[in-house]
Amino acid sequence: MTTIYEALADPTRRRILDLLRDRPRLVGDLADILMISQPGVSKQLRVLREVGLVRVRQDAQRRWYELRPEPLIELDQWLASFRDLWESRLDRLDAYLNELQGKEETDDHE
Amino acid sequence: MTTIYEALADPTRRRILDLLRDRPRLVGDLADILMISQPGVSKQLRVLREVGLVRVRQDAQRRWYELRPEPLIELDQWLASFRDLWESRLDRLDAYLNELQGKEETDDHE
DNA sequence: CCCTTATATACCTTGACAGTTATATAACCA
DNA sequence: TGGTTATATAACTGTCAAGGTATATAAGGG
Repeated sequence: MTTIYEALADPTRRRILDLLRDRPRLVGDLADILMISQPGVSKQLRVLREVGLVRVRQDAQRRWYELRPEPLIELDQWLASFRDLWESRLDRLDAYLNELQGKEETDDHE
Repeated sequence: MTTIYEALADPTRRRILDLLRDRPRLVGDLADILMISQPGVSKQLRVLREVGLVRVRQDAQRRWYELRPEPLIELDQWLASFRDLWESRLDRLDAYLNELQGKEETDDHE
């Protein structure tokens, strides 16, 4: 079973979602844009379909894939349980940004 | 390089974040709760540290791991670019929930 | 100074998965 | 109906990562 979190982990799938945010697309068009094979795209679309993030509308031989944002609500709710924390730190945002700048040396934070 | 999306893809890491949301924890305590080996936990904490989602406070031999929610802001911003879409469909939320209920047969949505 | 506690690192095994090529499916078209 | 278009599926390959065990590191405690 695939969760929405795993679905969003892959950068190609995120790019697909970004593309579908504007308008529905055909499989072949996505393959052209993403520069990967058509079966490669079909496979990622399958994952996105399984978690409900896209739906297909058939049109002759063509399949228009379109976004279904509803499953993102679950992610949004999970995020909400942390939102208080970072919002309560908004006054320290400057410190955070300064820290980011001074952290080119190492991967670790703090 | 690891992104925050990949960091959140693993259920163990999400459980760790959920646990750290309440209060800082020791590595060993996390291992007990998660029922995986101590090195297993250390490894996941390393990933979380690399993306900046946790930080460590040393206390003698102990390491208190605590949450750093700031990197979640990036995810929140990405989500925001879709939020309009699902909010504009809130009037169709009933239909969505009904659909969810009637969809135990298949993984595909629509 | 050992011994214990707490954690990190090295190394290994196993499973999953992204992308590929080849092929099946299916619908349109001339 | 035979070819072409559009997509899906199968099978394969290489990579990566999660978790395990064994071991190193490091700090206290007696």
